[in-house]
Amino acid sequence: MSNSADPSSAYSDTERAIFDAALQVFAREGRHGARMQSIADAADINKAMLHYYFRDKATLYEEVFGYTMRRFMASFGESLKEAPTFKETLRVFIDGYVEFVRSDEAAMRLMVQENLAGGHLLGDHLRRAKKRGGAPPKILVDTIEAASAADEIRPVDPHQTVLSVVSTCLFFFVARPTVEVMHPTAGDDWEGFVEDRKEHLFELIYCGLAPR
Amino acid sequence: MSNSADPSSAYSDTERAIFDAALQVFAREGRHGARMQSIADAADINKAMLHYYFRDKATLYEEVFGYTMRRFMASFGESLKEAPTFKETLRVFIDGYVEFVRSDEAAMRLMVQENLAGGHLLGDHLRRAKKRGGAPPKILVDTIEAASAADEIRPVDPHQTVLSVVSTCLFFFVARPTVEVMHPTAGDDWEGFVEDRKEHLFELIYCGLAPR
DNA sequence: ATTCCGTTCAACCAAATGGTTAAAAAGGTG
DNA sequence: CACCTTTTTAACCATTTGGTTGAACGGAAT
Repeated sequence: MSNSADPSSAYSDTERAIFDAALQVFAREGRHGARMQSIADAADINKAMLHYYFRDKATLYEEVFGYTMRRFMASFGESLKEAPTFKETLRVFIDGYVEFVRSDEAAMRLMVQENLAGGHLLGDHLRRAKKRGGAPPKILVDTIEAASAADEIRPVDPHQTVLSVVSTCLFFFVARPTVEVMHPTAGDDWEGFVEDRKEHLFELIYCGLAPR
Repeated sequence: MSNSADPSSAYSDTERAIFDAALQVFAREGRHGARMQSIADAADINKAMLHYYFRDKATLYEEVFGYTMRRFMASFGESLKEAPTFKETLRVFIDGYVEFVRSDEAAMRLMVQENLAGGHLLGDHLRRAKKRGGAPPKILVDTIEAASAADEIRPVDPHQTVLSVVSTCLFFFVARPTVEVMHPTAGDDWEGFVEDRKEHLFELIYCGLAPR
């Protein structure tokens, strides 16, 4: 677990407990649905402490969301290891990205919820990150563009392609309750299902991009 | 009033206005975040009317969610028109399903939110529908299985494949605010972007499934 | 006109919720 | 210890929110 611009590193134990509890509760109940009392209970502290460390509910949410967002952005870069061929790069990225989401489903829920709400908080962070140069999917787009130019894959719109990869890696976590009911094995063995899915996704997308 | 079949057909104007308003507000603010006053305002009626037609908030939500869920289930069948080849079937399904979601993003938001919350409401409906035989993706799974058996496509896990198709058709609506910032044209011309995406998705998935 | 009944409304109530406060512990420092 | 700062707590306050009530409105049947 790295810690660049990581709020959790310089915080006290209590602050950390609040932060983690808030992430879980906000992710489960939503920005508005989350109750300060629930967060306090989850952090096993008095409700007043929330206001002592974080001014109010809005501040706490923005802090938690901003931190989550930064990790989510960084995950693109971390999942995209250099590899000799595009084929290998794709495999490693799918594996890395799925693992990232699996390791912190609460963070994923926060991101998706903010998207659903269409709040300006998300837009602000995104535009700031984009202006700052390191737009998250930029590296992925470039990778696909390069592979396309080198005839490793057929000509495709790299932006659309990145979106497709991310969609397939992410959505089954979003719809996990539905998948667990619908899929024959996912309900009994989610971990195994995720492994199968990584393989399926790699094959589907790699074949879908291969030169004809 | 306890007409549990199709709320939209036998309801009065006021009831219908409440229903539509509730769908919009629940979709935007979430199950807990939605305020009865907001719904009343959106329906342009007095707050007391909500409790006159629907007992309380929970009842209203369940009614709205149940109706939305039924439409969502049905959309699979409606999008899956018979076509001579699997290639055509896939094209028509992608087009139909994307159009369905585009025509009612609020419904999609409701479904996704309930998935994120992991509530038992969703699970109950799903299991009931599955038991009742007509499990929604069943028809799609069968179609892919048949195409696979007829060597129209390479051998794949039909469940995984259906999930991939649905993911790619749905997720860009879920993450619409992010896409609008990240994609070069989606922000200025969403409609055009959706059209491009339908084409991209068809090609990606069809190539991904084609026999090798 | 009077009665009747479904509908609509303004005012109201009790509970939940976000947020405050003053004082008590806890912890370090001379 | 005495002094000061930081952390923690319980009780409290103001507002919001879900939900209720009783009266008024309006059309149709008597």
